[in-house]
Amino acid sequence: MTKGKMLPKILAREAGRQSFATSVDVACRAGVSQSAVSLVFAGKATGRMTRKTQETIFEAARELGYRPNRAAQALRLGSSHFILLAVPDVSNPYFASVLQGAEATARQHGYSVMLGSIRDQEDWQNVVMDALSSRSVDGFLVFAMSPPSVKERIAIQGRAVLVDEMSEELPFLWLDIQGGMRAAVDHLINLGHTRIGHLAAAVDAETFRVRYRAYLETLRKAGISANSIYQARSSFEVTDASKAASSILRCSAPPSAIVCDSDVLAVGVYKAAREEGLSIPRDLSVVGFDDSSVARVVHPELTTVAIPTSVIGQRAVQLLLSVLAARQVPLQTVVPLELVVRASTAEPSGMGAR
Amino acid sequence: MTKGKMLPKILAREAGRQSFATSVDVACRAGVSQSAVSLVFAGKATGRMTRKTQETIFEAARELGYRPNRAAQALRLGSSHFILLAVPDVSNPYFASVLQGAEATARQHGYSVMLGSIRDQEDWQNVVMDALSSRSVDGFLVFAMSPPSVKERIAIQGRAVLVDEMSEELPFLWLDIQGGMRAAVDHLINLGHTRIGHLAAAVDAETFRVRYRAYLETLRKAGISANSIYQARSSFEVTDASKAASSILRCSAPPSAIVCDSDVLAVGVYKAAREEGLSIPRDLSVVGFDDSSVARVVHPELTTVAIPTSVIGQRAVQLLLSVLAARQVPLQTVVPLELVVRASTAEPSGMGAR
DNA sequence: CTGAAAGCGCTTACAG
DNA sequence: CTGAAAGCGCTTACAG
Repeated sequence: MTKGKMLPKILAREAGRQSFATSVDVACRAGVSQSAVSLVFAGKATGRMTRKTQETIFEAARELGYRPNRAAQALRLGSSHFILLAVPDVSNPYFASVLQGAEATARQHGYSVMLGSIRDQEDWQNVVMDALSSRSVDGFLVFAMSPPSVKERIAIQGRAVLVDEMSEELPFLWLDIQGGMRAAVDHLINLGHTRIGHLAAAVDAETFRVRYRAYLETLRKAGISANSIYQARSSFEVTDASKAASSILRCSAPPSAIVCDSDVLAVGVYKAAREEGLSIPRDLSVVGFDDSSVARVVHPELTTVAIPTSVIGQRAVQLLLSVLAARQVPLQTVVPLELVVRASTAEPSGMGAR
Repeated sequence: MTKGKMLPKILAREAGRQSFATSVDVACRAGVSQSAVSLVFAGKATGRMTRKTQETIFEAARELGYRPNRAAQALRLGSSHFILLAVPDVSNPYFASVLQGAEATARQHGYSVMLGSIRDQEDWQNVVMDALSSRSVDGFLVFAMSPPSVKERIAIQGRAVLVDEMSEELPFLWLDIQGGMRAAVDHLINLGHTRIGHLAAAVDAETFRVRYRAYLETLRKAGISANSIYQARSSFEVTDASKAASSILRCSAPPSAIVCDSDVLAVGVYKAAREEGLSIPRDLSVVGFDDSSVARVVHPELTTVAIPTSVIGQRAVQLLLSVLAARQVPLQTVVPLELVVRASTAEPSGMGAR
């Protein structure tokens, strides 16, 4: 048996669970001290070492597939370069799209993102407070819904940014929900509608309270009195939304238009309209909120207030990184929203609408 | 100025950036050695320390809000208890829902999930290989699309599980796409359809090749000859899908049913049918694939092959944890799919269909 | 311009 | 039953 024949097997065995190169390995190979390797990787070598030495080190590192051990860096520096995205529901397309932008921006800045579902108070403890006290992450991006208590806000102060939720303690990214809803209602008023309904989300969050107030206020400014018969609340379940919409549409002088707190709720209105034999937009105009993927799926395509999700993810991460760098940031940053007019809104039919 | 008046300000200042308790702090407070604290938190204290001592330690830890420093643990143990979910597109509702299940399962087992978008080969290098060599994560869950090259598969061997992608080197979770597509086509055949079209996803991935093959094979087994005029390919853009569907529907003897590779593609068929003046399911039956949120949004509600996304996230994490624990796992694990019959399929109208 | 050394906070084998 | 000590891999102030 020749030596050549043995080789492959031995190699295969050794390849099984290779251990990873450390800065010491790189130093050996490059013929320098371990600290020289660290210095080069920290970008603090210029003016302290020859160009040639630096190149030799990088070359050796490349050959060994070396990258600094993150855990060792984190321990030494007290910073992990991880941020946690706390979201209520990853499977919600709105959040998913925000995550996308956040991940890309974080990566550009050398940060990695961790994901945590926060549904209730217990999750706050198990996910956020735990990550904080175990030093797993440097900072938090909180997409509220089940918002933090004051105690938690104080604990994460200086390490967190809230999205779509107000706070006295923490910087927050505020979506101009009010402006968006105003644009939606004004659009309907300009088309000639006066009987304008509102299908609200049955969720106890500031963002939805703002939508309702903006709806009322815009009507008032136009001299239209709000009618509580035209208002209903629903969960995000389509069947539930459909029932709520039916209750509005069945009244004696039904509205000629309905604004919804979310696109999903608008889907319920579509279903209800079909059951009542109403054609959209001829008999009923509908406006959604979010511009999520469903807006272009329904027929006719939905007029809706667009939330620029990927911009939000990006801006939120930028804000957070500023906060972590202890830079001065404004308490409130506003992201404007825009109405996207599609095929679900039109002038009210006949003068019966007046 | 009294001392009492000064106090609040000083406290406020000190609360600014508190440093965190370490095991030494806990040991001091509990009056034991640092190693005793470690032992208790590692769950290795029973039989080595009195119950009372253990309780004293936990009490002290609770008072100080102590949790072991993750970076220090990771450095010492060589394991971070992080896993990376590599997905092509977080904003795709299918993946978002899988993430949900994966996060929950990982957390139950003491792992946290990191998120990485993998769109191209460069991302493989920057995200996956980087995480590997910097020891950031223990393992990888790869939701393919831009699948790893052989070199990468070997690098992550023993630390990774693939989803919906085959491999010789890595354990993989295989969805019974074939069975799902067969059920879809058989359902149409049983209803009496013989002219059955297929709208394929224009994505070069094994999962879609399998769908196409299963479509052809099921027709063949039923003695129906496939007709290439009834077949088209499209991206996931609705307008694109709609055009592709129109091309099928405009032929001289159009199909009475169309199976789609995804629910989003089915939306395109709905749009095209509407333009051609065809009513679903009277003039045309449509079957989707995924059972994503859109399936219940369109009208009539879509018959579709359901992919149990949260189960997949859960199973994939379980598999990965077994792999990481160096337990024996089967190379292939199959998840069955089920057809969900809703309102978009019916018997073909008249005998013109035969 | 380069190297030796301390120390981040933990786990665990070992000595008492 | 408990404590002192080594060492994981890195960064950085310091000495040469």
